[in-house]
Amino acid sequence: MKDVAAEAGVDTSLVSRLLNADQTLSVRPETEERVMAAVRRLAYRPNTAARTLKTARTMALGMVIPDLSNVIYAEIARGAGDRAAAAGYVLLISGAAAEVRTEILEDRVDGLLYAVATAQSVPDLDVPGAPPAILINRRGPASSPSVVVDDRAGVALATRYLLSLEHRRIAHVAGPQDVDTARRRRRGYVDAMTAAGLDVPAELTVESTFDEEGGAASTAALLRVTPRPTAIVAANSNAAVGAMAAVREAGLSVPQDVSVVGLHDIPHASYLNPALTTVRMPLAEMGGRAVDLLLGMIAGDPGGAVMVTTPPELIVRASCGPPAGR
Amino acid sequence: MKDVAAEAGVDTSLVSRLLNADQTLSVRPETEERVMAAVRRLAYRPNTAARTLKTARTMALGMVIPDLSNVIYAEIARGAGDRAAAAGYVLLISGAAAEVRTEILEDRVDGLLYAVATAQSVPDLDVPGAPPAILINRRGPASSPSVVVDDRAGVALATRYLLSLEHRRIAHVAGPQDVDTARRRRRGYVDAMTAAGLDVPAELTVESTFDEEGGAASTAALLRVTPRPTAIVAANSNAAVGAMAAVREAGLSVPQDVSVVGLHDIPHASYLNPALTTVRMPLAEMGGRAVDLLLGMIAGDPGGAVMVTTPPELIVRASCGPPAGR
DNA sequence: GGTCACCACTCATACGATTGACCATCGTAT
DNA sequence: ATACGATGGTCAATCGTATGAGTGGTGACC
Repeated sequence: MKDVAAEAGVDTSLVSRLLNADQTLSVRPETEERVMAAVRRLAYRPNTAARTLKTARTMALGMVIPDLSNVIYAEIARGAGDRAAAAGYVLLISGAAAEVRTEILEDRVDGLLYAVATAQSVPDLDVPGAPPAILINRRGPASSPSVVVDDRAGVALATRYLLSLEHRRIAHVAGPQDVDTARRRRRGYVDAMTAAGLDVPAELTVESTFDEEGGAASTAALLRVTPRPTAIVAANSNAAVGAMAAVREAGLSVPQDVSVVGLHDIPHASYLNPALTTVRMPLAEMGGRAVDLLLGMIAGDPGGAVMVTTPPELIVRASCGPPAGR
Repeated sequence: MKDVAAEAGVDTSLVSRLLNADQTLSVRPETEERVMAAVRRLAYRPNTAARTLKTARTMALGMVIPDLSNVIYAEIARGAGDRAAAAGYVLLISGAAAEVRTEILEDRVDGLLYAVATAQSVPDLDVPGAPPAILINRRGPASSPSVVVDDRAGVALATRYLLSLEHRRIAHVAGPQDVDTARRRRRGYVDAMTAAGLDVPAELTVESTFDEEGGAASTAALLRVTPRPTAIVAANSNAAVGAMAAVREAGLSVPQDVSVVGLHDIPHASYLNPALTTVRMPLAEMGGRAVDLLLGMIAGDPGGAVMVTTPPELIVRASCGPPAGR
């Protein structure tokens, strides 16, 4: 900036105010043009570290995604990244959860988004020296700030679809019940079942992890129940993929013997065999809302627990059909 | 730091040297202990921006992944992140390729890793003011620094496997041929075919994109060729997923009518129907080597084109079998 | 003709660390 | 008694930007 100022024959403070569009500044057009010309000629770009040091703001947000191989975070991150960019922030993603790295992230960003779905320990939000942080796709203890989608409605929609196909023995491959997201999904299943006047036998709900392996194992167990369930609503689509594999493994077929529906419309879904019927959740919007909330907190708002209520959407493909007897 | 120094009754410079383990410093054990106690009591953590401003080093590396939903980048990023952490660096991932965001990233990191697989324009490495940058999983023009795996050997391995099953009419769903990675994969296919004494009819190679949709479309075209190919080696596993879908779409089955093998062992592979036979490439190692190369360049090395030659590994599952007539 | 309000800028300090240069004290060898 | 090299620190400048507080000049107004 010193070079630019010298080149334009002005003080650095003028350059600074000009570049930051200081409202209280009045400057002659010709001077402004001279400065801008110097900026261009020298290809000047402000030094982020110096600016951050002075203003105590990094203009960056951090997003912690322990499991980068879970594709739903790609969509959440897309929504978050776009919204952040619109507000003049960069979104920096960290693939690792290790606390040490989070600490290193903390003073490079003005706020943190934790995208942690599994049952790992909830990060400590509201640490004294640390920037504001919120949970995404998950709720924490008490009133810690968070943004989620309406998982309950999503799973209820999936379940109602199976009910509309005249299934009655519908099982649920539930997620880990120490995670609030998984509990809300289970509640959606129970809601839809009881609303249809059915009771919900305990043996038709199995707790599982959120991955293919868990979905497969739980489904294998469910298939040994008699009478056998005719349909399965899985807590997420990875588990649904595992569920379909387990059905085949048992010598049965989807959807003739067992229908399967998954939550989250992953890119692979339509290429599976059979193509997986899913419920699409507003994930990108959740990412965007999370950024909104976080920016608010950076500005001093208290920050609460937000739920994105954009209605889930059923994507009908080939993995569901009427139950065998019909 | 000023507070710590005051608390311990020493100068800030002593605190700084102590925390940075300055070798030229000699200090009384009791003084050191007093300083460290103050550091702990005040929960002091150095200010990254100030340190960066002074030292002109951020101790962070950036990785640009335009397509976060492609799971192979998760493994590459894992390898890169671990290696970076071991060297005391943080790995910051950016999901967007937009040049503007890259520029914003540039002065927050000491070096950049570009993980761009598709045919989009090659980023300008070696920009004057910018930190060193390298391509990952792709080569650029001339001798721009890059790290790749031995794609040629990987596809050759896949092709040889099909040959060993006595396939002769083996088709190749190739990636976009303006991307060097896709060209090297095609060469691996040609290598294996000619080494087996077969010629490589032009109509059995179709150029495609790296995604399911492209794989499906190309495969549909291949299945109309007469005589029909009995096996397909796909340029990557997403395309292979599309290929399997297209085979079913044509009323044929995998592997009875057509065998399919994919490159990269994606997590879903073993849960597909049929489970997809793949070739596992050393992706995490590639990420690690990329960080090594980049750190070298940051230290002043010239940086060349590296190929990770760790042998690819064939993961046999259920998507390949002997050709129909056998 | 003096005061006042702009206008168009400049001055100087601070942000929080790092680091080369310097300094006081002390034991020891000559 | 003096010089000398360690030992155990301190001083002060600097990194690049932001910003509150000036400052000289000009025109308007009474």
